[in-house]
Amino acid sequence: VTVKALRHYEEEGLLRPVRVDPQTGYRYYAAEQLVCLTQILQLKDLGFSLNEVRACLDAPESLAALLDARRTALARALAEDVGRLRRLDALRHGLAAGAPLDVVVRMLEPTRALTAREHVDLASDRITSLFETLERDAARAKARAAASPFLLFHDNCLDGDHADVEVCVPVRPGVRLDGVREVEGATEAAAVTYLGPYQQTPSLFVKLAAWCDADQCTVCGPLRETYRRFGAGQRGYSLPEWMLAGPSSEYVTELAMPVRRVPA
Amino acid sequence: VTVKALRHYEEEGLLRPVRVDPQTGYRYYAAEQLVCLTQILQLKDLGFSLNEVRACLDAPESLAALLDARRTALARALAEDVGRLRRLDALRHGLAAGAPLDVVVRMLEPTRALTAREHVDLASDRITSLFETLERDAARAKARAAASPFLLFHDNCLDGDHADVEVCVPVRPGVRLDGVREVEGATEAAAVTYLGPYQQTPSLFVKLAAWCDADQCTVCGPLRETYRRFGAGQRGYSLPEWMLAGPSSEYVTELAMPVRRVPA
DNA sequence: TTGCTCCTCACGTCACGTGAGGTGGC
DNA sequence: TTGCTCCTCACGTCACGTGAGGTGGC
Repeated sequence: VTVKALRHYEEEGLLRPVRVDPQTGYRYYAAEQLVCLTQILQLKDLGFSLNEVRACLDAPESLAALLDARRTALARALAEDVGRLRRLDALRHGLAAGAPLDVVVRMLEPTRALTAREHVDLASDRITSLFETLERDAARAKARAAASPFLLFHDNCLDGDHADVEVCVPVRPGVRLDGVREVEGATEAAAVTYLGPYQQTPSLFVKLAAWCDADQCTVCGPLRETYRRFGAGQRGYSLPEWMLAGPSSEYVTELAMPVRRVPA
Repeated sequence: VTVKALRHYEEEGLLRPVRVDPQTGYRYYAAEQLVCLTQILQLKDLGFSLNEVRACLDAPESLAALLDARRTALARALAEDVGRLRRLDALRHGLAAGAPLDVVVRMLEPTRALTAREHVDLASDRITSLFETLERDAARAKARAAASPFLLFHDNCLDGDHADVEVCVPVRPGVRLDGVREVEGATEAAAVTYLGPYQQTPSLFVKLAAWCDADQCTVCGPLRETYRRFGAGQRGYSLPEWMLAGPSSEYVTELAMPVRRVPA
């Protein structure tokens, strides 16, 4: 422990010197205080803040509860770090395989959404009209959450002219409405964000698939296409301005593919 | 992302708005900047600081090295957290078993020390004279490190009147000298610090052993008795004042027992 | 007009680290 | 006397959060 740390503990009222020379201001500590100091250092090492350390020492009867709380927090932090490490490895492997930086590994939050699943003709405007309908329904029920709408490709295939898709419009948590479900998230997903019209989706899908291949990843969920900025009819509903784009050259779209690292 | 975060990224030169209205000061961002923002957020989530994020974006060619460095750091942090969690559990179990707070779970650093191992009569002053000899030897070689001397009980038994002990005087790292060795540390050790003469050691040893029993721990190394404040002859050597105590009632001693949690 | 978002300071957070400038004991 | 440790301010760290007080667009 440094002098500065001891001074700090004194300021925080954790460890007062037994004597402070009024002449020189020198702090003197008693041998017994080593016991207290050791406790402070131990609790600090377990991840407690100095305030929490004070709580532990002041109220030993609630120590058990504080330890349990700390344990929970530590376990969660640890789990998050494990996820971080995996995402880092995924990125690193993709990089080694020559993937461009614009493929990003991130988490997908689980989202409550009003959805409609259908086998659609990709050449038609069926998807658009489904979105218009759901937006209107969500607006009527005052359930719309301020998050981007998205599309799930349940067969993870964009080669044909038809696909099994699910149109999703986020709603506020707790909303109960017919057609609302909890769309699963993913701890890791390979993602690309692109600018411009939707024609790029199929080629980017191929790029993502190649990335996963090179990276020893397996796809473990439906491809998710999130519309960050897009064009909307806004008949019977209205969206915040940050979601909207004028010409399709200004659309911003994210393709995300949930993956799992294959254990090597 | 909050506005404040965007402002912060601008100050840090990570993400400049395409246009700032000179009248109102309003910041305007282009749709393409979402790509850059996503990268920033991803790297930040992987644990990079904003400075490191800038380095990653400015010099993509060194990204691989930066990722590797991050991976190493993350893995180490993770391992430390695992240790923390185990120590926390050990403390929690000890507490549930009614152990007093003064039994503390901590790490023992591995230490380079000048040592002498011998089967001694505990009633004699053989241990004291061994310490005097080693202190003198260490001082003569100008090798003494500023750390407390300690004693290892290799048979982990204090019942009899004899014991297999190793007297240890810390030396500076890198010192090569006959009798110097690297004394192993421990990731977890149950420890008590006590005040006063050495007669208390046996009863505290029993207490520690009971603690370990209650806590489903097995002893996995020699008991270590560290002399934090003690009396010394200082003939042929001298010690810093913080190590020294006058009467034996002011001695400060720590007993530490390396333990391993038995997997439940 | 009301409510909302944006703006610019400027200070707070957390556990100390790091000088700046000065002093007492060996 | 030199070198060392202690002292007291006071500011820095890191990534923003949080008001305080004010303004422009709907």
